[in-house]
Order: sequence, then C-alpha cells, then structure tokens
Amino acid sequence: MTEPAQSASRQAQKERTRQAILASALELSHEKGFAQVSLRQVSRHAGVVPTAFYRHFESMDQLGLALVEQSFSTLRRMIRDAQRDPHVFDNIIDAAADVLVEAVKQSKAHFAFVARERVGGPEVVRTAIRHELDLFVSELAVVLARLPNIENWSTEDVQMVSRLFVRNMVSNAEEVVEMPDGRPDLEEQIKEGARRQMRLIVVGFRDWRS
Amino acid sequence: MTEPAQSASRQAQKERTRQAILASALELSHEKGFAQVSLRQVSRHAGVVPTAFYRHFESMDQLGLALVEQSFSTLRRMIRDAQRDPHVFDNIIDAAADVLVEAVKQSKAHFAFVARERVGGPEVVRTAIRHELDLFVSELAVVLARLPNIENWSTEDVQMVSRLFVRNMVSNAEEVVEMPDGRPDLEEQIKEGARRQMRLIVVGFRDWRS
DNA sequence: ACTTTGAGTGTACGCATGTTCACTGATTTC
DNA sequence: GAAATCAGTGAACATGCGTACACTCAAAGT
Repeated sequence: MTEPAQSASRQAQKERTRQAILASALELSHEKGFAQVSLRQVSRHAGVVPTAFYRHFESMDQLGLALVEQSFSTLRRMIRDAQRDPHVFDNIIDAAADVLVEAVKQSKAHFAFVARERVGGPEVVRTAIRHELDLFVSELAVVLARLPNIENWSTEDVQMVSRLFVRNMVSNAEEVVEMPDGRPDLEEQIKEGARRQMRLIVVGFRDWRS
Repeated sequence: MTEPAQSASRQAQKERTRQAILASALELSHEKGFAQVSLRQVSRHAGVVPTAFYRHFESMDQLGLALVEQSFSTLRRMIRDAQRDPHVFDNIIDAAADVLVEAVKQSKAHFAFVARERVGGPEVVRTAIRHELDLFVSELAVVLARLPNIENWSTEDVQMVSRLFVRNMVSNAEEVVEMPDGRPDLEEQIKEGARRQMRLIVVGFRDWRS
C-alpha cells in the first residue's frame, strides 16, 4: 500500500483505509465475534501494517464504538425513510415486518454485529449498543404515538409497546442473521412470524386496557 | 494442591478439582465472556497448573459444553419442581414470573452464561445452547398444552406461544443478569414486566384466534 | 508388601499478540 | 521549488498463550 494504485488526495486515501479497517473488522467479527478479533488480524486483512492502525483508531475498543455508530446510522436512515412512506401510516405492522427483513438483508453484517456484540462484546461496546437501543425505543415510541389507533393511549403504554417491538426486532434480526444463505422460504417464514408477534402485541394491549 | 489439606478419595478429589475448574470458568466468563477466558487463566484461578486442566477436559470447547449442560440441568430441575406445584396450574403466568426471577437470582451465573454465550460464545457452545433452548420450548409446550384454558388450541399455536414465552424468558433473564446488585425494586419491576408480557401473549392469542 | 495407576507438577517450546520507535517518501503548504 | 506534514513502514520488545514431555508420589488394586 505504499503506492495506492490510483493516487487520490491524502484525505480521501486516509478515509479509504479507514473504511477498509472498519469493513475488515466487521467481516472478521462475523466469524468469531469482535472480541476475538485482534488488532493485527484487522490490520492484515485491511492490507496495512499493524502500526498504521493507530493512525485511525487509538484502540480496538474505539474501533468497536465506530462500528456501533456506523450500524445505527444505517438503521436510523432506514427508519427515517420508512416514516416518509404513507403506506406505513395505515399498516405499520406489515410495513415494519417488511422493513425489518429488507433492512437486515441489506446490511446483514451490521445487524449481526449489533445482535452479537449487544451481549457478547467488550464492556464499552455493550454499553454503547444498549444506549443506542434505548434511544431507538424512544424514537419509535414517538412514531407510534402519532398513529391513528394509538393516539389516545397513555405514554407509558406506548413506551412499553415500543420496547416490546424493539425487543422483537432484535430477536428477529438474530434469526435472519443466523439464517443460512439462499433460503428465501425461511426468510418469508421469519417475516410472517414477526408480523404475527407484532399483531399480538398490539391486539393484546388494546384488549386488556379496555 | 500437592497435598489437598484433608485428603479425600482419589475420585472425590478429582471431582472437586473438576468443579473448581467449572466454577472458575463460570466466574471468569462473567467479566469478559467465555471466549476471552484462556485455559491458563481458568487453571490458575482453580489453583491448578495448566497441564492438569487436560486431566478433566480435552479443550476449552469441551469445558464450555460442560457448562452448558450444567446450566440447563439446573434450569430443568426448577421447571420440574414447579410443575409439581398445584398453584402453578391455575396461575401459570404469575408462577412463571416468580420462578423466572427466583431461578435467575439463585443461579445467576448460569443464566448469565446462557444468555451471553447463546450469541457471543464459540460456535460449538452457541449450537449446544440453541439446541437446548429448542428442546426447552418443546417441553414447555407439553406443559402448556395440559392447562385448562389452552387444551383446545392447535398444537402449532401452543408451540408458538411456547416459543414466545422462552424468548421472553431469555430476554428477561438478560435483564436480571445485567441488573446491578442490591436493587430489589428493579427486580420487582422486571418481574412485573415479565408478567405483563406473558399476559399479553396469552390474551392476544386467545382474542385473535376467535 | 508390591505394583500399578493417574492427578497434579515443572520446564520448555514456538507462536501471536499489543505497543514502542525511528524511518520514508508522496502530498500538501507556503 | 523548498519545507512541513503525516499515512504507512519494518524491526524489535515483552508478554501470555496452548501444548508436549518427562516427572512425582499418594491412593487403589493386587
């Protein structure tokens, strides 16, 4: 990498290497979990000498945090897009199921990272993920509160439904992630399961509060 | 450990060392996750030289599998006991919530191990845990199917409720595990949450099938 | 009483790791 | 066009690791 083929601006080249490191870490994490990936392995896989790693991240922990950030920004963008779609308004449940499976398929690696490292990762990473998920529950609650059938629920109830939704999302993401490649039937099955579970939550809530 | 204080029979002493290794692994796993615990660390913590480890387990992977087995046998015993309690029969939900929190409190370390290594552990350990959880879902389904309100449900529905219950159990176990010590208020809160979620599942199921 | 067994020891090995340091040379700045 | 910057290099280090091997010496078997 002394001469990066087509030389780019210094900044651009640095950013490219940074992304290579992030991508390498993500890929290697998928096989053994982030915590078992060494600084040297990441560097090697990114085509860079171990010492160069420090030009981009001051430690593996910091790399982990960067991956958390990257993963959630992907997720957040998807939610924001989905919110603009009017279709979502009168059928959140089916829409959510679609979005979930689509999103997970599209950036499987990031979801896998979150699902895995949420409980298995280094302390700092775990904490960061929990924090992001809490934020996410609150954001989702705001979206839910605006929906027609729900607008007269108590804020507490909405928050709890939101929490259950996110919990289910994580569980289903785990399943999609663990899913063997090239089995679209299984995928549909998971999607249908997710739909049913969400409907369950909504129906259950409505009925018992009466 | 050349002379084990009060010398016991050879077998008994071997078993004692084995348990010391298992306990050490469990304790060390709690801080950093099983996969980051080295054979040497476990041995050191168990008061034994690294080579002695091999007299009890042929590798760290095997140690992990032994811990899975130990964890689930604990869990299974609890379920079996709970089944004999007539109180459980007419109020599964409250009983289940009680059992869950009690069980988790009593053998926190084992639950923590399962919750963590289910997604974060080495391949073999993850597989073993998934398998045990699947078994557990089926067992629970059998118990549920015998209950008064449920006896005329389809087997599929019972299986699905069982799966949701176990999923919630795992989630709640995660929460109890992550709970800071000496906060019984939080504990009650989690228990109440678990109750509500289970009620939600049951109510939701009953109402939509009509 | 003797032999056998086997849990636990101690040394030694080769290997991967994280971090240090002085370095190089193309890009950017002036 | 000279000087400064800084992404990436490469050698060196101390440390912890898994495992092999030859060993000891009480308990168990005879």
